[in-house]
This record gives sequence, structure tokens and C-alpha cells, in this order.
Amino acid sequence: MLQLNYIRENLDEVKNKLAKKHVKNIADIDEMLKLDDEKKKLKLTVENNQAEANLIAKKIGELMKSGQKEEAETMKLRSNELKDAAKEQEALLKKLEDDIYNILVTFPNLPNEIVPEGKTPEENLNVHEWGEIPSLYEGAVPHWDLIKKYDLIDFELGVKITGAGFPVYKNKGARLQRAMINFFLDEAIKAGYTEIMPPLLVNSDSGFGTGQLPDKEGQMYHATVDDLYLIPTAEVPITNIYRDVILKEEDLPIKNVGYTPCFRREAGAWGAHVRGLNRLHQFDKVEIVQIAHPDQSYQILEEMVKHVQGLLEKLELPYRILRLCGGDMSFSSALTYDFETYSAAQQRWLEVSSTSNFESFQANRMKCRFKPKDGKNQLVHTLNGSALALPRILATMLENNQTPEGIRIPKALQAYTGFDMIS
RNA sequence: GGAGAGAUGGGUGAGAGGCUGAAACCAACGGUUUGCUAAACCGUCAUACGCUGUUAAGGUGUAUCGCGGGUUCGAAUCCCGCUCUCUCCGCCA
Repeated sequence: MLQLNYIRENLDEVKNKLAKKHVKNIADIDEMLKLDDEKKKLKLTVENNQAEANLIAKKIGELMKSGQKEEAETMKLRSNELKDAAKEQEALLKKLEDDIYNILVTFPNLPNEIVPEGKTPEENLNVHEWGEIPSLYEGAVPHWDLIKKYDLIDFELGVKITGAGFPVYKNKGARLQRAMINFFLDEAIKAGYTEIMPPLLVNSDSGFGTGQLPDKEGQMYHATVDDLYLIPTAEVPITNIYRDVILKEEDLPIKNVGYTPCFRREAGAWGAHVRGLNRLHQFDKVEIVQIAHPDQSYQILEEMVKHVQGLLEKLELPYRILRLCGGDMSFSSALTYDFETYSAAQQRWLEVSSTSNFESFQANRMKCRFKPKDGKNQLVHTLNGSALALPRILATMLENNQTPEGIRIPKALQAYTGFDMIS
């Protein structure tokens, strides 16, 4: 959520930046500011009345004590007058506040200056590429065939137990999952992150804090009996640790990492390209989250990007980094880097990580602030990144490393898997 | 699932219609003392949004004692509803 005062003080800048994100209702800003002017005026009246009422109440107390009953009764009349007037005004004030808020929450975060112009994924800026795209041997196949051939994942079994998009990992497939999770967690711990094992269900306050609610309610599984949501990413519980918290300046940055399964309904998102591991309702992900000082957040974003690069390079997967253009960025993000690995059998790039700086957008919702050495409390910046999401990593790894003899496991993982070949 | 207790500032916890934005203690911060540390002593120490002020210092108003409503001139305190937490019993990995 943007800060109203910031919008007011930087009106042109805000409008330009929203245009970069292709926001349609930019004109609503003027309407909102107009409502806010009205609100301020009304609020002043209400507060002045309240001040008078408070004063009267105090005086009545004194008069009663000193036994001046009649004077007290006269003052009560004035107090009642004020009260009658207040009722209507307060209702109007509340409506104004609601209206302003409802407009305010429709605006996405402002993009950073270096975000490329553009509307579609094609306009994302390729900022880095690493690794060689492997040429596969004759007879190489996509991962959905490999998993069957080597009995690593059983989608049909998942359908039987739960439904489409809930794979059952088996044998070396299951062990590989466990190995990757441990590898990713260990790498993050080495980089100074604290491991967190959060709950997998969250309440609606948490869903709101990180921005899944109210807009993306349909994307989450909702356990209605208890009104809890299955987390779509560890970002939700791990970031919400700091909801309604005032941190000390020296606590920053806070670096947390967590592995969790992630649950996504992906309502309406299923189409032709989503075979195999490309899109699932349940998948595993290791997420890094940082709570940062505003002055440091971009430096930290670079650090997080480097961390993800390190993981992909250790896994020997060719990848590229895209700086997302204004139109392709998420609602809350100020700057996002997407990582894609090249899947040689599908001959396409697959998104495996998204690493973003949300600046104060989430912090404003969550009311997460820090106390500077001097001056007023300030909102923190929040950042997170997948490090990494497993399914597409697995897909690329299986496809790119396939040989006629079997599938080679990257060196960095062998200590975790206990095997170097799937055959 | 059954029964009971409770929700107050960073923490513990007092307060039971006006003297309470809230005692006391702890923590934190600043200072005095000190060879250093400790101790002792003094002081500061909630948040948001307004108004005023040079976008300063400061002053000032309103709101907030889980949330929502009610009673009252006046509510942390009384009444109603909701939510959550804890304890005991039951069930259970």
C-alpha cells in the first residue's frame, strides 16, 4: 500500500511511475486527494467538537464535586448538543475514510527508475546469462517422460489421492527433493540467513499483510471451517513475523530463510503449456526473506540476486536473469528479477525464481517499522526471493543432464542425494 | 469436544466511572559517579493522524487499555456481541 502523504507530495512522480506499471485508474488519484481534503476539514471539525466535549465533561466533574448541580445540568445540555452533531459527522467521516482507503489500495507499488518500460513478458530486460545451453543426444525426452521412465514422480497417483497438480514423488525422485531442500537451506544458512520453519496455514491478517488478501483470495486454498489459508509461499508467514512490530535500527537487516510446501489454486491458469512439473497446486520452495533499512534495500537486492545465481551455478544449470518490465511486475514489487533456467528438452526458459524489493509497500500494510537513532519511526523495506522453487529446477536438471545411460546428478548435490546417477 | 480464567505500553503487572495515556518493577536509552566492569543515583522512555511552526526545535488537539457496539455530561473501569489466549479434563502424533 502506498502512503497517501507521499502521493500528495510527489504527485507527478507518482503518476508517471504508475503509468509505467500500466495502471488504468490513475485519474482516481485526483479524486482521492479531493476526498482527502474533505476528510481533513471534516476531521478538524469533529476533533474540535470532541475537544470541547472533553473540556465540558471535565468541568462537569469539577462542578459536581463542588456541589454546583445546576451549573452542571446546563453544561450537560451543551454536551448533548455536541453529541447529536457528532453522530452524523462521524458517519460521514468514516465513509470518506473508507472511500479513500478503497481507492488507495487499488494502486500498485511504484516501480524503481531502472525498471524497463514495457507491458508484456517479451519486454523484460535480459540482464545476465550464464552457462551453455546443452545439446541433447538423439532420443532425449522431456521430463514428463523421464519421470515415468525412472519412476521418480507419479502424477496419476496424485490425481487419485488428491487431484491434478499434486504429484507423488517416489524413490530417487523423493530423495532428490529432500536433497535439494537441504542444499538450498544450507547455502542460505552459510550466507547468514536464519532458518525458520513456519506454520503452513495462516490467518487472514497475515494474508492481508503480504498482499494476498483481499485481491488474490482466489489463488489460495481456504480452510473455511477455521478461516485459515494454506500458504502460497513461505513469504507470507515469514514476513508476517514482523507485522505490527517496531524494530531497532541495529536489528536490520533481518535475514530469514524457510523451506515450505506452497499451495496455489492457480484458478483459471491451466493451459496447454503446463504439463508435468511446469505448474502445480503443491510444490516445494525455499524462500529467502529480508527486512531491511531503506538505505540498504537495493544493495541487499543485489546480494540476494547473487545468492540465487550462486545456487544455479552450483547446480550447473544455464540461466538468465530478467529485469521485469513495468507491465510484467507484480502488484507489490518495486523491482523484480526473474531467474529462468533453460530446459533443453522443452526448448524453453522456465521461471525458477523471482527476487524482489517491495520497498515499504508491504511494510506499510504490515505496520512494520524501525526506530532510527534520531527522528520518527520509519517503515522498513521488505525483500524476498525464491532460492529456489524446486519443480522447474528438477525439470531442467532431469532434461539437461539426461544421457543414454541415465541422469547425471550435479556434483554439489551428490553429497545430499547419496547417488550420482539416476538410472 | 466439556469446564473455568483472562486479554492494559517492549516485558511483568496495578487500576474497578472524572485526579489515568495509564502506578510500580524489569528491559532499553542518556547522564552522574568510576582505572575498567559492576553497583548506586538522576533523567528519558507508546503509536497514529491533525493543527500551529520555515518541510526545524517546540507547542497543541483527537484517537487508541483485544475488536465492535451500547449506557453516561464523562468509560481501561459498567452492559451486550465477537475474536483470541491460557489452565484443567477428554481425544490424539
